[in-house]
Formats: sequence, structure tokens, C-alpha cells
Amino acid sequence: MFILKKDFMKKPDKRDVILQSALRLLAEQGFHGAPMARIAEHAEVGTGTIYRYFENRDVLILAVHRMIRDELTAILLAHYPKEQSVKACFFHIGHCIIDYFIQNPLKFQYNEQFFNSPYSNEIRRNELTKATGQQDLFQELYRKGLADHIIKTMPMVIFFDLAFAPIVWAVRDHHLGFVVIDKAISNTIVSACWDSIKRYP
Amino acid sequence: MFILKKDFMKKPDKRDVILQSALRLLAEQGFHGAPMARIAEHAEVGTGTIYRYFENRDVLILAVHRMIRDELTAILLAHYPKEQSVKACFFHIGHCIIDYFIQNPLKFQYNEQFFNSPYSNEIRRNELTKATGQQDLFQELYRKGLADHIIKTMPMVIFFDLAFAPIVWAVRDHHLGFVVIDKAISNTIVSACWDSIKRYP
Amino acid sequence: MFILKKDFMKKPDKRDVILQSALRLLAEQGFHGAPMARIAEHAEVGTGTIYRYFENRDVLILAVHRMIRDELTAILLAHYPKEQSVKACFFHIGHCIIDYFIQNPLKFQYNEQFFNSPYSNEIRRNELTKATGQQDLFQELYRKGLADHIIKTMPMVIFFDLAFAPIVWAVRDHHLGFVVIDKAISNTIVSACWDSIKRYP
Amino acid sequence: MFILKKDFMKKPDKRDVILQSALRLLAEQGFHGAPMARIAEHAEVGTGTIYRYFENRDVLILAVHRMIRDELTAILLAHYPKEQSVKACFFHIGHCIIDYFIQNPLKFQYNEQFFNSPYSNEIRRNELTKATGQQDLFQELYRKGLADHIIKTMPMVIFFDLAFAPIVWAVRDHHLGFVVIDKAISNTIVSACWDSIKRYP
DNA sequence: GATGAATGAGCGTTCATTCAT
DNA sequence: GATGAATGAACGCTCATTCAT
Repeated sequence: MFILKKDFMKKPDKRDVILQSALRLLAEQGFHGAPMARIAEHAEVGTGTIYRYFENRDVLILAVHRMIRDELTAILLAHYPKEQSVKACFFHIGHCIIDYFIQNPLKFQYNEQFFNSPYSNEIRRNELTKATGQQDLFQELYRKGLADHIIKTMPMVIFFDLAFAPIVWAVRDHHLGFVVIDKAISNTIVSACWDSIKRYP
Repeated sequence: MFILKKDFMKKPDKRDVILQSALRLLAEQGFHGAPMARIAEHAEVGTGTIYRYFENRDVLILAVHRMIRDELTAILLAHYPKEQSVKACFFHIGHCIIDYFIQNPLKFQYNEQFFNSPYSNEIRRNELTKATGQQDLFQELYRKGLADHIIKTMPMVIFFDLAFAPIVWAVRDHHLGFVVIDKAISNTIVSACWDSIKRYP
Repeated sequence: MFILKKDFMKKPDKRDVILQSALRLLAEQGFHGAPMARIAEHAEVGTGTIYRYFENRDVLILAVHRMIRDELTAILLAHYPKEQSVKACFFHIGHCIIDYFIQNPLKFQYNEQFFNSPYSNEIRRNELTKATGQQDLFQELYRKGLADHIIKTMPMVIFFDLAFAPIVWAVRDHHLGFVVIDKAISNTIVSACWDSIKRYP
Repeated sequence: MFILKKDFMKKPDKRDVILQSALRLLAEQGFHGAPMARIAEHAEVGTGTIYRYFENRDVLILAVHRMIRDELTAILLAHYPKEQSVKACFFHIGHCIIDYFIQNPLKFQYNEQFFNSPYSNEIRRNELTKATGQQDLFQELYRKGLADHIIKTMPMVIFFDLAFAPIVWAVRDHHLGFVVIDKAISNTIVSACWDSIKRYP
């Protein structure tokens, strides 16, 4: 029975080890500086093993992206102030994103690369239709904000761009060493974004 | 007559043909989907010919970037309302950028890829110190805005992020077909960006 | 039975096949007439396979050289008349070298090319300090000859040149068809070399 | 008339400038490290110009070799002690060769490379039949030495190898910095070579 | 005659993917 | 299931040679 339990628990989930190695190496070395062989080596598995878990390189790259996206979604949802104001929800999201990507440089850099590669466009197209948890959140925020006349009238994607583009760029500047985002700056940014979308009083 | 002859015979500058081919292929196929041989073929020159004009691939990629940057800088400066308000200057810049990149999809896509590649970081670092015409403009805007108490207190890079990140993301959405940026939407975006940086009345 | 199986299955060591192909093609076509692709083809492996065994072209070229050098060293040492006179030792070495390179034209031609290439100088410099088995032999011969007043007073490299240069040149002439080195001529050469280094009676 | 003279004298002989540039660059950078374009640049002529004077790269390489060979031949003949003993003639040749190649490192290095390249074999074969001035000298020395019973009985090429191989190797060691050939060492070498070929007293 | 821009075959090397063990 | 040796197409780049001017 112990043995059974051991067997059941033993795998340190090879798939996950590969995913983590891919995250690190692709983020650090760039999408075109991390060969499959190196990812395998870092994960301490055979090269061929990767192909048991991921059909090919593209699938692996997509999988890492999904891992990050799902993790962030979970964080956003964890303490989501569903019952509070649109503004409160927006600030929650803004600060969560900043904190998450400041604390996870690799994941940020990965995403940055991902969104500027052939992979992302298809993804993005899908996400606008087949909503994930994250998209659900954003769309709901947008709809509620519009319905309550709290945000300006504008297409949803524009709302999205105004709300989050500066946050992402600022985090990039932080990781590049151009600025240090502390709590104060973080507030400045999220507040300013809010100013850009909120309807005039 | 000599001048006529010169004008008549002026070669369709091979360097420029290569630059245009590189722009198109690198933008369309991605930085890693456009081999030198294909760029040469598209430019209707021999592979080796590229290397007469550009020391290597990296130099070519940088040269295309500079071409775009310089072109945009020229447009920004052409009718720059130097004597007018910070707000007027900001709106000028914002609209110029949107118009330019809406009208030049390839150049936009090229820049997008460029800024997420190893090339850009060095460039960016340089540009923050050794200012180009464009940077001059932005920095002056920031300084004047701060000095006149027109914009909120914040580091320059954050100012830059708030001001331009949504514009860039919106143009991307336009080219991806997620939204059509017409004059009205363009105004919405630039105004919203202005709201995010301007000091409260 | 296990041993039998092992022996039976032992693979025809791919590294060695590559080494032999490199030896043949580099010797026959010249260092600059034998592309990696042709070496691979001759070895009946994929081009990339070479790079599993040899980091790059230079390493392969050095490896072939080492193979030859080590083989010759082994032959020299096999029946080395350690206890006999300096003269006996010298004749042993001289005849071994002639015999070895007469019987192994490819290895001779390879070495000839090797020693006139950028590779060799570094090697040679190293070998003069960090002695290999072969160098050990030569140096010992020189020291003993000097100590016993059997050879003329001269720097070691000059001793080396007098002793072996004619041998190498003669073998080259043999392979070029300018002379046939039989036992008698072989003796003539080694004796003459001995005359050039031995102290007058 | 002055003009005529000027015209007649004016060309700094482009062919010769090319030859000198080829000598220097091929010797210094190696036969495979000196492209035609670089040779042309060094000679301050257009790339294509080389092809007016030399049909192709191989012809240029052969021409440089011939230049060196003819120069050395002239030196050997200049003060050749035709009327004196075989030994005197041999010493003359030996010392001339050493001096010439010690004083002309580029020419020595060029020759070294030349003799270990596909070019040389054909040359050598020709030279053994169609005698140049140099070969004439050597052959005469050999024949006279044999006829007068001054040198040992051996084929001519072996005679040649014994007589000159150590000299060439020693000069190489000199240029590589392994030994400094001064007058004393020079004598040691030539004397030793003489010992190797001279008949026992 | 002299030029040097243009060419493109050819090189060394990499790496996603397969498959025998 | 796991492995990693093997593959070969593809890449960036070089350079001997040509030829329009």
C-alpha cells in the first residue's frame, strides 16, 4: 500500500518540469536562442521525451503561455472584489498585474516575446471570441462600466488598450532598469490609466 | 543637359530596394522567417549584394529601423506646433503617430517586432541618453509639461508609457482587424491618453 | 555469454569512421578541398553527425593529427631499444618513421599538410614544452647524445632538423614517385642523417 | 622627348605591385586568408585589374613563386664559385639559401605554404625535367660530386633532401622563434649537411 | 586599359524532429 | 514510456570571377 502510494505520487510531473525549463530558457535566451535539446537538458529529460508531452515546438510554446495566463487569471480571481465598484475592480486588476509581473520577471519576459511572435495573433483572435476566465473578467468590467456610465464610450479593445498597455510597458521599463516601480509609482500608473478610461465627472 | 542626363540615369538606388524588401519580408514573415536569400531574391539582387550595403543581417535590421524612425521623426517635426500649448503638441504627436502607422502597416509591424528583439534594448538605452530628434521632442514635452504644472508628477519613462502605449496597442488592434480606427476613435484614444497624464484641474 | 554478446554487437564506432574519412579526404583533396559535407558523405553519416563527435572543423582536423601522432608514437615505443646505444636508438626511430610513412601514404600526406597550416604552430609550440611520448623520446636521445659526447654540440631544434628533415623529404619524394625507397636507400638516408649529427671520431 | 621618356618610365609596373601585394598578404594571412579583393586593395588597383595581368588566382600564386625562385637563383649564381671544389660550391649554396630566407621572412613563409599545396607538386615534377638555373646548379653539383667520388652514392633526389631539408626546417624554426640562426649556427647546419652527403675519407 | 559593383555557388554550422533501442 | 544519436534542410556569410561602364 505504501508502494502503491509512492507509485502514485512519485512522478515530479515530467510535463511540468519541461514547462518550467522552457519558460526559463525561452524567456532568458529568447524564442530563437533556446533549442529543444537545451530545454530537454535543463529539464533533465531526453530530447525525445519533450515530444511525448508536446507535439512540437509551437505547441510547447503555446503551453507555456497558457500556464502563465492561467496562473495570472487565478490570482486575479482569488480576491476579486466582485461586489464592489467598477473602479475598485479595475484597481484590483491593475495592481495584481503589476505585482505579478514585477515578481515574475521570467514570466513577463516570456509573455512579451510571445505577444510579438506569429503565435500570439491566432491566440488573441481566439481569446476575443472563446472567452477565458480573464477575458470574462475584462468584458464584464467593460460592460458594467459602460452600463453604469462610469467609463467613456469606446470599443472594448480600445478600453482594453487604454487600461493595460501602459501597465505592461511600465513593467518592461522596470525590468529593463529604466525605472523602479514601487508602491507609489504603481499607484500613479493605475490611477492614470483609470483617468484615461473613466467618464468625466 | 548634364543635369537632365544625370536625373534620367539615376539608378533606382540598390541600397533602397534592399531596404524596402527587408522591410516587407521581415515585417510580413517575422524576423526569423525572412532569410537573407529571400530578401535578396525579392530585391532582385544576388545574395552577396546585400553584404555590399549592409555589413551583416543585424546591421540591415537596424538600418530598416532607422529608416522608419527617421521618417516618422520628419513627419512629427514637419508641422510641429512648437509655439503652442503642451496639450496641442501632445495631440499633434499622438495623431501623427496613429496616422503614420495606420497608413504604413508594414512599418508598424516591423517596429513591433523590432522592439521585442535583442536589437531594441541597446537602441533604447542609447536613445535615452544620446537623444535623437524624436526623443528631443518627447523630452521637451515632458519637461515643459512638468515645469508648467500641466502634467502629473511622474518619471519620464512612465509619462512616455502612459502617453504612447495605448496608441501603439490600438494601432495593432486596428491592423489585426479588431477595431477600425477612424478620426473619432483616434480622437478618443489621444484624448484618453491626455487625460491619463494631465494634472487635475 | 555476456561478453560474446557485447563483442558481437559492438558498433563500428562512428567516430572512427568519420576520422578515417576525414583522414582520407583531407589528405587527398587538401585541407581546403574537403568540405564537411563531403567527409560526412564519405563516412556515410549525416552532416550534423560529425558535430556530435567533433565540436567543429578545427577540432576534427586536430583529432586526425593526434590519431596519427599517437599511432606513430606507439610504434616507436613498441620495440624501442632503450638499453642500447644512442646510435641504435636513432636508427630505430629513423627506420620506424620511414617505414610507417611509406606504408601509410595518406597519413604522411595528412601530416605534411597539417604541419603547414595554422594548426601546427600552436601544437608545435606546446609540444616543445609539454612533452608527449614522442617528444620525450627525441629529447632523451638528444640529452643522452650530448651527455655522452656522441653528437655534436647544437641546439635541440637543429638536432631535430638535421635528424628528421631529410627523412620526411625523402618520403615525400617516394610518394611523388621521384625515388623508390627500398631497404638499401632507407639505410643510406638514416646513415647519412646520423653522419650529420654524430660527433667526429 | 622628356615626355616620351616619362611615358616610357612612368608605370610603376602594376604587375609588380600586384605581385608584391600578393606575396605579402598570401604569406602573412595564408593562402586561404587573402582574398583577391584584399590583394587588389593592398596593391591599390581595382579587383578586376588583377585579372588583366594574371588569368586567375592560381596563376597569380604560381607567378609569386616564380618570382621568389628566380630571385634566389640569381643570388646563387651571382658569386657562384664555379671553379672551386664541390664542397666550396655546396657551402656557397647552403649559406646563400639560409641568408636569403632569414632576410626575407615573407618569401620564406610564402614558399613554405606553396610547397604544401596542390600547386607545388606539378611544379616540382616539371622542375625535375625542365631544369631551371637552380636545378642546373644542383644537378651539376651532384654529378661532379659523384664523378669525383666526393659524395656518397645515392639517387639525386636523396642527395637533394639530405643537403637542403635541414636548412629549410632550420630557417622555419628561426622564423617561429625556436632558435636564432647566427653565423655560428649557420655554419653548424651547413657543415652537418655536408657531413651527411660527403663520402667517408 | 581600369574599375569595382554584382553575382551565386559553396562553405561551416545549427537544430527541430524522428526512431531504433 | 524514455532516450539521445542521427539526420539533413536551412541559414548567414564569403569570395573568385565577370562585365558594364
